[in-house]
Amino acid sequence: MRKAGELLVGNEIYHLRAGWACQFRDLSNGRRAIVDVYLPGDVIGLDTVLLTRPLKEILTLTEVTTEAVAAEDALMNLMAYRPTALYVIWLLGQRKRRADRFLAAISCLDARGRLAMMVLDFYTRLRRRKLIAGSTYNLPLTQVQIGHYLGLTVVHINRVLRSLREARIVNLEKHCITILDLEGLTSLAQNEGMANSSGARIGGRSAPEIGLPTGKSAL
Amino acid sequence: MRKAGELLVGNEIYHLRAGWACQFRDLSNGRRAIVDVYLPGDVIGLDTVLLTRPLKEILTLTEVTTEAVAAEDALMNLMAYRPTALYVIWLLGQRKRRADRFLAAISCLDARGRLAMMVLDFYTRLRRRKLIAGSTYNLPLTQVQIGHYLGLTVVHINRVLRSLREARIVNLEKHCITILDLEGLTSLAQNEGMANSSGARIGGRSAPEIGLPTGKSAL
DNA sequence: CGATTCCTTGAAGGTTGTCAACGTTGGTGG
DNA sequence: CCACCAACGTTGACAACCTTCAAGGAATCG
Repeated sequence: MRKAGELLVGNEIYHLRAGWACQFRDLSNGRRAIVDVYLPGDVIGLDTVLLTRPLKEILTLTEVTTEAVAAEDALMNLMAYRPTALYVIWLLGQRKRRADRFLAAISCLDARGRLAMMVLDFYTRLRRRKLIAGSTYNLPLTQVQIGHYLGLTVVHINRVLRSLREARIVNLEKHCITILDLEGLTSLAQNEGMANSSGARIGGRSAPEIGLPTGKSAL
Repeated sequence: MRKAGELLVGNEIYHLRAGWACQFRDLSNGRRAIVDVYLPGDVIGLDTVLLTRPLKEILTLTEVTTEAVAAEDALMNLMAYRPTALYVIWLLGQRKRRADRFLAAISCLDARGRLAMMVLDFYTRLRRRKLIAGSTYNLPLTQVQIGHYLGLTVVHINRVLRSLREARIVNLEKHCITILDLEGLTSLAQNEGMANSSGARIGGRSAPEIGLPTGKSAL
């Protein structure tokens, strides 16, 4: 249980039970890039699990409850339970594919497209986990943080948000975002290949044996 | 052994013995993004290893010799040999960290910075594998492909290359690139955290038991 | 040697960044 | 309770960066 705006550190894997967090990288010129946003149910720290370097550069975006899995234990269990190892491999592959998709969007889309992509991505992820029902959800990122995430400045984020509001596509106020025109949003995001993370080859349960998330949580 | 410009397909993991390849994503608006460039010694197809969907969207950039590892076999071996599973997890984590670093650069740097980053990245990777000695290496990407990789247009790539040549920083001609001012290049690339992929927690050999690369190849 | 792809350059315009200023909100302490 | 402060949001003017469009030259391949 951490407050918003805290740094998560430690040599562990975290299962994010509630709240949002993000992973960032700071460049030596002072700029920051948010490279990942973690939603409730996500697993944090997988990509550094085999490094001695402790987890860092993880920032909570809201109040957060995490369940820490000591990396040592996780490793022990990885050694002991093959399905878990496969599950971790699958998760990491999924993470990499998500990163590729995001990079392609950043590379190819203008500001409106990137914003549309982001809004849709959070929307589908939250919906898949049944954390929202309607077309409105809580978006805790500040506009500065959205800028860091999409590689744009606050000022421009603000302008594009206004233009999307005026076009009756999305409306964001008080960290609460409403999708007014899902079709328009989708066409802005050029949203191909969004549904490509399914098709697991390992049949049956993908439930892990260690403290990693269970059931729907890491879909 | 494939020619340049071919698509690699199949349900396998490939070990790239010689030559360059890349992974791309096409958006529905017709734009293409190259999301990864594979150098000799790299492993291709890891992130889709647990999907039924066959490998695709891998393009050879040069003539290439690959050693295919049937994914089924690879999986069998993953089940049997724990160190291999750990090695795959480490590789995937490394891949993800590389992707994050690249994304941060694309998000934060202008055209000169991105180009500098790319040139340096290939340089250090090739050097680490002792595939080059001096400050010159063969860069098989066309300028169009560099544009797809860095999220810029050919025209602009061309102009920035010229400006870097005029500034005596790098020189590219006939797919052969020479670093004239390593220090200047590094400062352009804002190259923090480049050396963060070391520090493996699993001691001893990281050599795999299956057809995956051995020794220095996947450093 | 024709044809295709790649490279190169100019001019013009659009998207995004920078700078600056002000309004709003929420929290903290007098 | 109010005053203050800090962080966040909003807007305008202008400049920089990058794209688009267009065209011609160079390289490469059958």
